[in-house]
Amino acid sequence: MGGVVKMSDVAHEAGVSKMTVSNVINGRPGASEETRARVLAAVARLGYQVNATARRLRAGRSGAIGLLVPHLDGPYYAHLAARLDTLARARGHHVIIERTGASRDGEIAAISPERVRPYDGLVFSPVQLDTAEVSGAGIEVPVVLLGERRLAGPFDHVMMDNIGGAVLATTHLIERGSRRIALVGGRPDEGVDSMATLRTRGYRQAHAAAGVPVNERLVVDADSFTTRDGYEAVTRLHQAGVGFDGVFVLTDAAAMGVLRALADLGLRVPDDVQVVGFDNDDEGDYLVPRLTTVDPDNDSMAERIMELLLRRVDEGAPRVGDAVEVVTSARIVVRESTRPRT
Amino acid sequence: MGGVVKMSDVAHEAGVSKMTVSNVINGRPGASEETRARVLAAVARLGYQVNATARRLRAGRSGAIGLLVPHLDGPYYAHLAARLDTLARARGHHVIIERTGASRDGEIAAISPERVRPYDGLVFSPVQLDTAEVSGAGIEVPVVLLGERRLAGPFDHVMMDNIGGAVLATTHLIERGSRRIALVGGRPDEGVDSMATLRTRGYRQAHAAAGVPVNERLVVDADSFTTRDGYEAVTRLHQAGVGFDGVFVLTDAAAMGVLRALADLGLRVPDDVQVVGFDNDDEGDYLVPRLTTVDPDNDSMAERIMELLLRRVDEGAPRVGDAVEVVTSARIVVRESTRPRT
DNA sequence: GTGAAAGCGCTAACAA
DNA sequence: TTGTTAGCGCTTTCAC
Repeated sequence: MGGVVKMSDVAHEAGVSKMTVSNVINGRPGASEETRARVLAAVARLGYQVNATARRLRAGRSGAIGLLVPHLDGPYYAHLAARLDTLARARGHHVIIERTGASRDGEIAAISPERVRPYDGLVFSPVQLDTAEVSGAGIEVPVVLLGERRLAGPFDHVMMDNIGGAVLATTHLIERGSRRIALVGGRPDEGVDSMATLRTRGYRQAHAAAGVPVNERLVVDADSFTTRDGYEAVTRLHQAGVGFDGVFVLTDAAAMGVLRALADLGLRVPDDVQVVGFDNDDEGDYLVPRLTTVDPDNDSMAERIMELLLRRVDEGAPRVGDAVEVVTSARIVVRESTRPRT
Repeated sequence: MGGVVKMSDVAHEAGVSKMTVSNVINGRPGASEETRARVLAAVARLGYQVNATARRLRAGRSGAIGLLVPHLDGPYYAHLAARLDTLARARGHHVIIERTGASRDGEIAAISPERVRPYDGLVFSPVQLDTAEVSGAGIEVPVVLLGERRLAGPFDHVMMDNIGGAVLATTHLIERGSRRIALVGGRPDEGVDSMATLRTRGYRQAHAAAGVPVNERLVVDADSFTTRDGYEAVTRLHQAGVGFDGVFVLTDAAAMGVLRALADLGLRVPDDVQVVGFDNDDEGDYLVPRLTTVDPDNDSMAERIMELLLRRVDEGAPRVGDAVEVVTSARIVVRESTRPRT
């Protein structure tokens, strides 16, 4: 094994120049069918593989796509990351995951020029920053923003239908008989769109459409939407003596905590309280009871994201005023945590 | 923004040569305190950052560590990946995740020379291949094998205490009164050590030590230890009319399915059946009931893995006959799926 | 203590 | 259709 095979070895073996080998390997035109065959044969015989690092140095690109997510604990982002990486690899790139910790400082640091420089492109799922702040960061690579509807900006934007999904969930609860529906993870609408404020808006829209009033005491925050946060939110609500007969939880992870809290409080699901989550994590189908939830169709989101991003990366990223907004559509998955239609 | 700042720009700004800049930046000796300060000032002023790709080309290394895992669906490997990546970055590398799909072919493909070549080192969690097969693959980079005890081989090996953990779990069930303990995910011991056969061995050892006979009909396979597999295994056991008053499930993911199946069958946990899992996934603390499980101490495993691997990578990987074996120790986390001590 | 030369493996641009 | 030259940004070697 006398060292790694390089392009010049192949060139020598095939009796041509490096350049011709390069052309053949990259499928560029301008090589006779016969030369082409000789080169390919030499490549096979020697087991040659291009040195990606050298190619990158030459191209001035790193081949890395940065994925900036709040965390990786739950299945949501882990699954997204796996999916995006598969798609990226199919096109010669790879995904590097960066965790922002869901904090403002973490996000600001993650999009700083030093941190971003190594990447050819960025997929960013902001939870604290808005579009204006992101565009003010001076990012010089193509960016696809993820997961929320914000004011139009210079970035491509792929989002799930947060409002529509929340309307679906809330309407479902109302139709199945709930009238005092707690919103775990709800946020006041301060003009800034976020996952939480959008889903909160859907919750309100559904109430309005059904003519059911919203009791503001039922709208409770859940910090970072972890299982623990869900658990604590419901426990607090109960301790405060606020009665409810339904819960719309902003994420499935938090819904798992809600279910657990309800069990601890001796409340039966769905008999006493109906519960609907959001995300359609695989786990939901194995909870006791199985969780009714909103499926935001993450797989097609991942495809749209990579498609948009790599298009700009491959085209040398002329960031012009043609930012695209894509909204994927949500549907409800009905399981055991809500009652049969009455 | 006239292009990216490079080392020669810094050299020019500081009035020295590229070489001196390189030396200062890499903390190499042989630069006067004054020159050093001038260079650092220029670096700061210009916001210079080394071009990792060029450095890698020069060094003949990619900076990438391959992490070969069966899948990323559950929290186990996702968490491990996040942890390993954090540790790798702290030392100038990064982790690329490759999924083998837990199949023989998937693993063989993942360790083929073409696939491995881009990596400076490999962390491999094999589920089908044994050490002999891995060493026969002709891998030319340092490798740390993960998670199972196999015959001694040329690779560093970090493993959790599968047997000890299984003994802990099974003994716990016996002590709390179970006598017919189903083993979900159990595998016959065919001489090849794997996560499943080792934990199965611990299950048998604990029975022997307590003088409780094992009923072979209670040892059932669970395919790939997913939630679904756990669900189906228990359902099959029940349909076959095999009675049991305890279940040791080989993974928490599968245990979640077991709990769900038990609920569907009308069996109460822990009153009718006690359940113990393995892995200590975060989810376990929110299931209904909360899952008693074995904690294999994954965080210290991750640290040992990266430490061993990067030591060899940094030293130019002279694969000599000094392979290290590290076993981390397990402990049991007692929650609600088992009864209080009688 | 500092710098000039050479080259890592690849490909754009230009010649032949 | 094929080859030559030059250079991506960095660091090893060796000379000063």
